This record gives sequence, C-alpha cells and structure tokens, in this order.
Amino acid sequence: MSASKLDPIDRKILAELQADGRMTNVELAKRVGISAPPCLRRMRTLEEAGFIRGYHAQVDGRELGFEVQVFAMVGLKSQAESDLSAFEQKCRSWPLVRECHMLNGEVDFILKCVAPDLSTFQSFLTGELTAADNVASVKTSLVIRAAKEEPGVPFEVLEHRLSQSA
Amino acid sequence: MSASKLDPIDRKILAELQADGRMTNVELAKRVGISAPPCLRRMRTLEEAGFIRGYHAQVDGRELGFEVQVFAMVGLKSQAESDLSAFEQKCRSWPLVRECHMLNGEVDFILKCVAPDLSTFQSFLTGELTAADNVASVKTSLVIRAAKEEPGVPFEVLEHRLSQSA
DNA sequence: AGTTTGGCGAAATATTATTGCGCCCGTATT
DNA sequence: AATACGGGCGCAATAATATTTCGCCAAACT
Repeated sequence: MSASKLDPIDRKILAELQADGRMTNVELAKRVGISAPPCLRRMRTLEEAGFIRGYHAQVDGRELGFEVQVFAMVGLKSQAESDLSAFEQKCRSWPLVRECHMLNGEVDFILKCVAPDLSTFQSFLTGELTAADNVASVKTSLVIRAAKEEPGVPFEVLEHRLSQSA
Repeated sequence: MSASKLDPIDRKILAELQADGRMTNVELAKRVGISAPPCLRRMRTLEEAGFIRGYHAQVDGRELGFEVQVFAMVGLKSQAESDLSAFEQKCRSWPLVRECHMLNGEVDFILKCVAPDLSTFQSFLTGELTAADNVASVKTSLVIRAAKEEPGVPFEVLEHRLSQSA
C-alpha cells in the first residue's frame, strides 16, 4: 500500500491522530465525517501499512529532571558501511542518545542526547562517546531552549501539494 | 507539583504511556499494579501537571512522500532577545520546520526540516530561510538515514539515578 | 486516641470499541 | 443494457473500557 492509495479521509485520520493520539475512535469518526466502524477499520489499515508507526505520550523531560539536552556532531574515522552500522548500534544501546541521524557532508552523524545534568553528560561524552571505537571527532552544543517541537508531518503542505498536482 | 512528588507507580505510568500512548487504562492499570480508577486519576493528574504534554501518533513521513529531511544550522546577525524571538516566531510559522532549538556556541539555532523533495526544500532554503531578516548564515545537512528515533525520556536512567540517591 | 487527609478499589453507569450484516455504488462481464 | 462482483459504508447488537460514586483503610497530625 503506497501513499497514493490514501484518500482525503485517510489523510485526515493521520492528521488528527498526529495531533491527538488518544482521541477516541468515535470522536475521530465524527471529525473525519464517517461512522465509527469504517473509521476504525481505516485506522487499523493505516497502522498495519506502516503509515502509523506507533503512539506515544510526549513526556516532559525537564519536568522529570532531564535538564540537559545536547546535539552532538560526530565524525568517524572510517565510513565503511560496517563501521557506520557498528556506530549506529552503539547509539541504540546508549540511553542518553535519543536520536541518531546519519548525515551527508563533513559530519557523519548528529545525535540528540539528554541527561539529568551536565556532569552526567560530560562523563558520557568523554567516557563513552568520544572513547568509542572509530570516533574521530565530536562537537557538542547545548540546547538553550526549544522554540518548536512538532515532530511529524506538515499535513497542510501535503494537502496543498496534492491539490496542486490535481 | 514537582518531579519529586512522583512515586514509582507514576513513573511507570509515564514510561508505559511513552512506549504506547494508546494503551487502554485497564491494561495500563494491570501493568503498573493498581486498579483502573486510581490509575486513571493518576494519569489525569500527570497530564494536568504537565508531565505529559500530549499524545501523538508517530506518522511515517517518508511513506507519505516527505522524502527529504534536513538539519539546518543557523547563525543570526543579532542575538538580542527580541531578534532571537522574532526568528523563533518565523520558525513556528514555517511548516517545513518541525523543530527549532536555540544552541550555545557559534551556531545560534538548529532546525530539523522536512520536505517532499529536494527542490521544495531548496526553494524554502533560498526563498525563506536564508532570505529571512537577521539570518547571517545557514549550513544544511541532508539526513541519509535515521538509526534511532526515540524522542522522550530514558526511564531506565531515571530509575537508576533514583535508586542511587536513595 | 480522635481526626483529617489521601489514595485505593468494588460496584454501578456511561462511553467506546468491535463485530456482524445488509445496502449501495462503481466496475467488470456477458 | 442487464447482471454479477468487490469494496466500503453505516445500522444495530455485543463486548470492553472509561468514568463516577462511595465506603474503607492507613499514615500524618493534634
């Protein structure tokens, strides 16, 4: 099932669930303009087709004591696929690393990290990250504040695009 | 209400809902070891206290045709607070910008952007971002692939920490 | 010891989710 | 053009969940 098979109702469902992942199916059905049973069927289909990867509560890290958020730019010594994979695997095993993206350009990876405090992060940085095999360079930047945090898809753009190509 | 007021059950609730935001309250209650009514009360309390900022379906952007993901490092000409705020406001108004973080160091902001294709991103980059008032420099890096995407809180670290300080 | 406070959980009720099924519409077939 | 599918909708019935109500227990106060 590809994106082209989605009709406007499917996209509305995705948009609504992205905005409120705990919305009841009844409410969702009302909003997208169909009755509950077909709405639930569509939802399940979208989940199984992989358009919806999961549902998550957005937990406030700072409230929970994770005061420090850091972006780390990592360069490796070797960019052989096996070495890249090995590094990615390490990242998956580090709890403080929440995101790991491979980039083009001079920097090989960008990591988004969290930590309860600076010293925890520092010891991770020097003891784990910088010390890891194949890591050539690490540049870090502390997050001062987040002005926008809306991971996901800009459905407005998607709809606009589709109306153009029609 | 501060983090210190959370007991192990509250933290378990947060951890479970972060992992599966659509879990039923009945299932959640079973997992955290209390009955449904108090579980629901705790959940509401955690929401109202801001520990839970919201619930979101994780929608697969690539499946929906957003093939391009980019990190943009932005430097401004002026770092006066009013200028910083103005830039943040612009970011909030740009649908292609999904995240905007203010950083310390030489780069002022890092943006995570998405786009349906490279040319859409390019025109945003040249027509909007680089062209915006007060923007001095923009460096972009395409995301080749994402190795880890688990925004949120590493509860394992939190629990470990609390058991230490006990 | 009596009282207040906070939180639990059984039970009742209100909502939701889910299933089963017949209907309608667009398309293919003869 | 008439007939048979196939897909998807929604009503109606049933199963699960959510939510409220209320009495009980235990720890903290006085």
